[in-house]
Amino acid sequence: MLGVLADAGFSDTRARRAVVSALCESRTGVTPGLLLQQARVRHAGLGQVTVYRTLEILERLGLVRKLHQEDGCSAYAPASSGHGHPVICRKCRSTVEYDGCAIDSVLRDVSARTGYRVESHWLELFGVCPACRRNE
Amino acid sequence: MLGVLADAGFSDTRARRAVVSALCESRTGVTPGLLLQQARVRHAGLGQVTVYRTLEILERLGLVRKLHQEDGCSAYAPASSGHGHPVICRKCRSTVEYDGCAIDSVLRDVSARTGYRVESHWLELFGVCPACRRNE
DNA sequence: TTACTTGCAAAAACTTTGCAGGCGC
DNA sequence: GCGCCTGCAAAGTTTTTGCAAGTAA
Repeated sequence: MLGVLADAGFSDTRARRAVVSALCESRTGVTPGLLLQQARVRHAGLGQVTVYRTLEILERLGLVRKLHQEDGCSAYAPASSGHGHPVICRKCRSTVEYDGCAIDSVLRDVSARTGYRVESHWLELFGVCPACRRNE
Repeated sequence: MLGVLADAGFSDTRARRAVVSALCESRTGVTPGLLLQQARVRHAGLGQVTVYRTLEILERLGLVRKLHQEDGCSAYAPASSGHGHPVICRKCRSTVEYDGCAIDSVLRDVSARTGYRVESHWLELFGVCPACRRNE
């Protein structure tokens, strides 16, 4: 992810490395506040503002995606590919991406029923991850 | 919508009528701030806090749904039925609901590929409404 | 060196809470 | 009349902005 940043013309700084590492190590979505805490383990002097600014860059480059959850819409998770949808465990919050978007038939149905020409969509899935299922 | 409020044990007050009317008349999603402006046409003394509190009730009763858009996640739109998905015009912002959720096959695919047991989902669609298509 | 980055502090925006008075029933 | 409801004011939270100092290239 740092490589992509460099390719896009952004400097390789200690602050950004700390944010990116913390983000990638987290198996769940992280809010800017939590990300600050976790990234400070690597770079004690890190400021909240830099976290916001780094997230903004990463989002613009498509490297992270915002998660929208019951308790807020400010969490971010790494985005594996151009088009994907987060699948979130409601027990442990672990988050993975679903890429094989087999949703075309749904889009056609929406178009047919509403008259809207559908150009994009946003899908998020909630459930229970394999590990949590084993502990049920 | 006011009837449902009464049935659920809430008083029929002037403030709530103003909020509900303004919400129903709007063909797009409305934020709490905008809703205050529009509802004050009917009830000049209305306060922002009451708008928040009314929206909270309506959401709990399933009468309104939150919209998540590029520019924020605090807009609300009337919810037609138990399970539906908003379809939003990116030009005029007009918003309708798509109810015929033909998405089961997608959910099965997600389950198969990620191992997560999918229990619920959240889908939002963006495109161009019939009226805006005619003006293109 | 030069331009991009950073972190602090302050401001702004948004949402929630406490409370005395008002209103529906 | 009782208890729910309201609006103001204040507090809390989150995010953005301005700016001087620091750092990558």
